[in-house]
Amino acid sequence: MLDAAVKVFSRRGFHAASMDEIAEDAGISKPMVYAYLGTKEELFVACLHREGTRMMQAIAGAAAPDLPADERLWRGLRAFFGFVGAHRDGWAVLYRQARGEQPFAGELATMRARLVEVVAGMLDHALRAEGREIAAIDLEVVAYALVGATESLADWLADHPDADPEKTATRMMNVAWLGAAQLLHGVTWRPPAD
Amino acid sequence: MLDAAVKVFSRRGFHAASMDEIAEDAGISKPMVYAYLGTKEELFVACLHREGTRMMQAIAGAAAPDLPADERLWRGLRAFFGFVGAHRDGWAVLYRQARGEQPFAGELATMRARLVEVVAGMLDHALRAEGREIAAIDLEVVAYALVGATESLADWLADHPDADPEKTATRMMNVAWLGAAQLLHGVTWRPPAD
Amino acid sequence: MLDAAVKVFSRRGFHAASMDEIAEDAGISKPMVYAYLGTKEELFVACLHREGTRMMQAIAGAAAPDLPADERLWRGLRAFFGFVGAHRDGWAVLYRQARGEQPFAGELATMRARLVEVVAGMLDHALRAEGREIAAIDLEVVAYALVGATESLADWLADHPDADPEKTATRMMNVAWLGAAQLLHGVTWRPPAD
Amino acid sequence: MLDAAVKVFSRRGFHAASMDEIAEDAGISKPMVYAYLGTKEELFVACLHREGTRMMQAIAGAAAPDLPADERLWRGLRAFFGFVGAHRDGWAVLYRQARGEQPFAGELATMRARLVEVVAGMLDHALRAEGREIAAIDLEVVAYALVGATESLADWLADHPDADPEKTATRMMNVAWLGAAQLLHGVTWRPPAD
DNA sequence: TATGAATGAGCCTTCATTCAT
DNA sequence: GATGAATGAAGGCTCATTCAT
Repeated sequence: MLDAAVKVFSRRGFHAASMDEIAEDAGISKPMVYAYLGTKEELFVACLHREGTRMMQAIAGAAAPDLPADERLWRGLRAFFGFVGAHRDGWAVLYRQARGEQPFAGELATMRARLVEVVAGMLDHALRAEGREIAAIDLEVVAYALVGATESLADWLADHPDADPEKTATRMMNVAWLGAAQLLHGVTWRPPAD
Repeated sequence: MLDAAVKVFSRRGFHAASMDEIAEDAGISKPMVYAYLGTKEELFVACLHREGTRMMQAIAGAAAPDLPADERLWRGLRAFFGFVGAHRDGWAVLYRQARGEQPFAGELATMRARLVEVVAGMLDHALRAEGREIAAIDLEVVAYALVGATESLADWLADHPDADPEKTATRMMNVAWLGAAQLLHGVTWRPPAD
Repeated sequence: MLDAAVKVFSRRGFHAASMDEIAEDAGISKPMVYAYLGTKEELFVACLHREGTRMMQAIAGAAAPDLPADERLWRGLRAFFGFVGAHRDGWAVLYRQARGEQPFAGELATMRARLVEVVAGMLDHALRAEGREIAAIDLEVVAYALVGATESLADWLADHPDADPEKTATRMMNVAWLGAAQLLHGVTWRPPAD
Repeated sequence: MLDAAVKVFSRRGFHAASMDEIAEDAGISKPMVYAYLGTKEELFVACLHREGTRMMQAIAGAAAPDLPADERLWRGLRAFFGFVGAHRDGWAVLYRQARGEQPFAGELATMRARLVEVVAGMLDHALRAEGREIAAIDLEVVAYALVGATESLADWLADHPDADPEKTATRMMNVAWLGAAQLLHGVTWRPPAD
């Protein structure tokens, strides 16, 4: 039943989507939508939740925690872009909506935070394996940047129906891993003395 | 006068913002808003345009084309995060809005395309200086990822009022440049044979 | 439910009538008006249509085609003025509105054209019975004039609540039939040689 | 200066005409329009007044009171249709507007009443010359019908840019005079006994 | 005097949301 | 339990009308 909601939200955007259309598309009457899923906002959150959970599961299922870091990252990225590629007009557009509407900023921030945490955890794990360590905040920000870059490529993928998810994952891996690998080996960049 | 519009659009989002509130916030009456800036959509586009132009100028003014690539990138990033830091609830949120609302996707895509082009140009320039070359589409995607990571950190900066723009720029530079530098020297990552 | 709309349109005129007033007058809420009858323009057209149809039916029902021409004309006129007398603030004022507002000129022209056609047909029929014939355009214009005179008396009737519809019909018959009868017998008027 | 107002009212209709457009078309600023001619309604009345007066003068100038009745009627009609033909989009449309908008019904009724009075006077004069007489109210209604027929043909003329005013006047004269002449000679029509 | 600039008021229209059946 | 019917509330936009210059 959420399927109808996801479809309509994707096609129209949050505000332009009307409860009428969602109900009709779901084949039930509007009061039922309210009875089962509450307010329009709650409905959207529910959609977001389900899609987010599915995505996280896809990633988690692919990137087993006992693999080496680069392998985990690669599998995770591949799963992620695969998921987005398969739900182009589903998740990606829904996600884009959520970024803009304040009521959902929190929900989205939570989802992203989970991703960031995972990525940061990977980096941290790899660092410690090399006997190195960097400040938690730096770790978080770098992870945040990587997640941001990934989302950005997901947008790009959603906008290019003919693009290949796997190849996109490879490109992202190039950007992410080469930089991360440097960081892992202690190479850092410092601002010039001005 | 656009200031009021930017403020309200930032606080409420495009749809939730009412022309009434914008007018009141600007200290003028609604018909004046229409007289000066036209439709709500046109008003939003005007905001987007002004903020975008200002940002591009800030970046272009800082990153002179005759500097070495890393220097340009660093200065550009510093200017960018400085700008976002100074217009937290202005630009960043405006930008977030524009990503979500279909009517403005085009306007925004144009702005981002300019940024991507600049970054891609920088990378290409540096590559050629090393006698190397990569496919245009790869260049574009990598640039796209870097821009995405940067936007993502900008979001993070906008959400953390106490964070330091310059430090954020440094972090971004670490991620971007270390990875880019590797690419520039011919190091690439390849997916395992599965 | 159209009744309320007809009443308000009559009292205020098309533009001055507000959907609020129509809804209140109908004892329902505004969204219902939109749900049932659509746009203000569509609502007006619906009023026009219903009143027009009723009137045409009243006339057609009274003036059977197999009667002699003068009998048909008389019965038609009597039915017409009877109808207008019974719907004074309904049809007559509605009709006056429609004449003025461009969007409805077409709708009205169609109705009037049907009337003109009927009248012209009657005249033509009577002429042929006398073995005579006149140019189609002359027939049309004469019919047009008769219809105009009739509408004009309808206005007069609508403005004089105490006047008797039947008597008004008799007067119109005097003007119309005496002139028409002359024409039917070949008497025509020619402009002086100047 | 009224010219601009007449032009705009004709082209757009009363409500659709904006004071802005009128002012601009007149080449002066809006406050001047208000200073010279007051409210939009007053302005429209002024237009109506001027056009009406001009028309009455055209008719009065042509139909000298000392002519025989048929001659007067003919000349009056010719002058009238000539005037309408020369001011097609001016007077006719203005007139049509006035019929629909209640605030002007009074003004228009006055103008029409003057015409009716003139026509009724002519008929009465001719009747008395024949030593006959009919009730004032009957006279008025017949005159009203003739005026109505005439207005109706004026509308027709305004809608047919290629039609010839003089010919239209002749047609009207046929309808009006043949019927009127009968009345003048005591021929009347009576409703059948049912 | 003439005007640019400003506004109060209101209208059409649309939805998210809920009773009464 | 399910729905058709109904609505409160609000929003974008326009325009006749008037100050302050």
